[in-house]
Amino acid sequence: MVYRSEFPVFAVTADLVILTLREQQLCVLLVRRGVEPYAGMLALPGGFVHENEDLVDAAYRELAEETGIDPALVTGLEQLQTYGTPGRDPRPERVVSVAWVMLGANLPDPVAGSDAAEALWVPVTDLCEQELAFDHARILNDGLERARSGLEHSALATAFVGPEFTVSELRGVYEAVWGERLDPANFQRKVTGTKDFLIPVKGQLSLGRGRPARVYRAGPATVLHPPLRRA
Amino acid sequence: MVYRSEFPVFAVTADLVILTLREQQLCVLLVRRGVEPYAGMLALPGGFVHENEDLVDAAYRELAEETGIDPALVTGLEQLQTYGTPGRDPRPERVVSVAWVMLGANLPDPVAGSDAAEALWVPVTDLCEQELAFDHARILNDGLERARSGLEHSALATAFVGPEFTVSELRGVYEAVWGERLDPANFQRKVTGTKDFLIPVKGQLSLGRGRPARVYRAGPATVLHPPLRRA
DNA sequence: CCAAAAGTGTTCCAAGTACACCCATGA
DNA sequence: TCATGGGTGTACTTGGAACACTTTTGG
Repeated sequence: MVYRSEFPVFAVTADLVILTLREQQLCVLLVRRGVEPYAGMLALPGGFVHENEDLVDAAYRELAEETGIDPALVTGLEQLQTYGTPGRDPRPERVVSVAWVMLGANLPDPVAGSDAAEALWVPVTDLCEQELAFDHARILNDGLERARSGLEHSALATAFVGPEFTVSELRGVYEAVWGERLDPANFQRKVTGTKDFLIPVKGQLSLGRGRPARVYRAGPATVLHPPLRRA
Repeated sequence: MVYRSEFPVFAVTADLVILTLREQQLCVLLVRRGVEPYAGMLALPGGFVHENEDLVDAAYRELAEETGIDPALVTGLEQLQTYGTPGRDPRPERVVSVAWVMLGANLPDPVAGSDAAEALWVPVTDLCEQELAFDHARILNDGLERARSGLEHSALATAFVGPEFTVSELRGVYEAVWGERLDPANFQRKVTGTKDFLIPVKGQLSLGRGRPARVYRAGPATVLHPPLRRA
């Protein structure tokens, strides 16, 4: 350890739990590490916070650098937790990681950059714990729980779909994130009855196998009264 | 800035929002700073995390060092948020603070130690924003909101009272933290009806001005089903 | 006796659940 | 026409809010 004055020296990283839906499946954005430690293993995207850079700005920057995803597509990063147990990073430096969570709609395929050999969407159900580098399995779990809870209390789910969507698309989000089936009839009434949650788009209909659905866009509501509940 | 290898250097602190009830009032533990910067101003207790020390351990240590309060009395520290905007600490070093919240019952008067000129309980209603050093007013606000929300969903409130307590003492906790009056009748039914929340203590009664109340101790429940709601 | 706090009963209403049933389209 | 998913109606149940009322103490 090198001391500048009287206090111990730390490195600080921003680590990201970016979630999206791909073919009805909840997926997390991972990178395959191109450098030691844990070279070749999957990890959450992230990296060192720069001098004079705010923590949240570092998160957006790392997202762009490691995965090529435009930060403008993923507004609304939320701080999750900070992980700093000694030894969680095998490097000699003491590393403290500030983790962030985010949900995105129709995010593009990532392209690897900087320290990442590869960047990809991985369905969360396909992940065994030991596949991830560092303590990232734990961070991912915390992020998933935060996302599940966020759907209950806030209008977050609309971030998972496009700008215009049907009620069943929205229900698909809840079912994928919560991992359970919801009653279509009750879900319909619940979301359409919550003030400022959904705004009907004039006259539009969409096509599918059955009766066409109405199309909505997200309303100004941010918190849901009353909350949508999981079982 | 001094670099050890390729990454910027940070100092990491643990800052504490410790809440308790003193004469029906919600109070926060503050210290009067004895050293620059902000010497003479009130601040949340806290200090630098040591080398090879876990973040949570640093929080407990700082509590003991700065206020003389035995960490054994304040189990259950919960991580709040991490604050790291450049310039939030006027010192040349970049300082990132991991904040923690906790509720305690019947905590003793603090005694100042290390960097603190004074340590004291301050009713949160007596605080104007600009009285606190750094961005501690914001951290305190976030901590208060976390505590208020915690009372809704978890059995946290029992941490604010002694090992044995009456239903109206518990109601006093909710009223002080939420800053609103609750219906004694409905509160009674709610808490006594929540499984594993309260355990009656055999035959005991307490004395006051009216009819004596039954005495309970905290049960094993940690989450409340259904939650107790604020207005 | 009266005041005050503890505790119960009861009524009303908001909201979740389950499920029957109708609607509008494609094949 | 039937299958499929969209959407409404409705009956049941759970739990919160309001408040009347009874109980048990101190003064």
